[in-house]
Amino acid sequence: MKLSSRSRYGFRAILELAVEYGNGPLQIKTIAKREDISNKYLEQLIAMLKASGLVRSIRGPKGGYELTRPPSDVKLSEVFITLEGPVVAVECLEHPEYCPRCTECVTRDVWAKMQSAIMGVLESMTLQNLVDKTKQGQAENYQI
Amino acid sequence: MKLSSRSRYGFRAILELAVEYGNGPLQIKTIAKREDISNKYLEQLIAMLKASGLVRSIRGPKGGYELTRPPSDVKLSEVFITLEGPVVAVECLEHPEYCPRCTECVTRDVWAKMQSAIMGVLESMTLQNLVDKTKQGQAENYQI
DNA sequence: AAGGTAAGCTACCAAAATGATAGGAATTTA
DNA sequence: TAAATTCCTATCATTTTGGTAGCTTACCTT
Repeated sequence: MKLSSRSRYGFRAILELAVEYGNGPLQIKTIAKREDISNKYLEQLIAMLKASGLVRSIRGPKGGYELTRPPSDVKLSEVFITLEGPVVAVECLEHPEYCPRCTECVTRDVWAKMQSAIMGVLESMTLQNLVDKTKQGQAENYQI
Repeated sequence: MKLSSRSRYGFRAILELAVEYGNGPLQIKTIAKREDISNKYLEQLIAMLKASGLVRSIRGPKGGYELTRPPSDVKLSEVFITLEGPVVAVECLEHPEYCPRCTECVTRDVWAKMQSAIMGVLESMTLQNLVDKTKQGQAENYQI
């Protein structure tokens, strides 16, 4: 079970937007350059973030993207689900009618536990937490 | 992030072996029929379990497969990793040298937390736990 | 009004992973 | 020796992933 680069890139991109929140829109090419991601690929990832409403766009010159809500208001679970889809999707978790077998239902409990463990982590953190850590890390670098 | 049918089928298969532990080998076709999985596909999944040492085979007539260790001795994490590969594999978790960017390192913490949350669940349960639940469920059905 | 700048949309594509299917070889029991 | 069973390898269709390309639309500046 590995993380797709969609999530890895997407998280880095939205974190750039979070760090820059309040300073006006950030352009794709800026993010792409900072994070070393293909311009056009990033465009598609950000389109996902926009479609889910996490991000808003401004077209034309001086345009770009910005968060629609303050970073402290965006849980990582929202970002994750936008990019990666439902966490540990097992059909029988949502549609138990697909689960006639007894043994299967036992494994189902395992997947349910896994799911809530993951969601626990992602629900407990916001973009602001990541911004803080980022700035803290940079400050430490200054001291050295 | 969805679970592959490899894991779903594989877990159900090894759980059959766990339930039957001590009663002699169980054949592929038996498991396949019970769990309604393609014979040939299941063969490959069990091959993975065998390759990892969780399961042993007996060839020829009256042959089949059995757990190499008692179910109480098999953590679900072992089964999962065998079938699904390393949990939440992000290269930079094992090889931090791939992680030059500062923002990336912050997201890295998120993946690390996710990983240990998942492992926490899978390390805390054994096949025996699932066997117990299965039998418990069956007993309840008898009462009705 | 015009030109340039950026987002938006859609199609396309290559490579890898997934979920199988198939057939024959090797081994063991009876 | 014959039958049963695992073992091994190849093949294959479909989906996902990761990415490229090109044209369209909106908007700001001059």
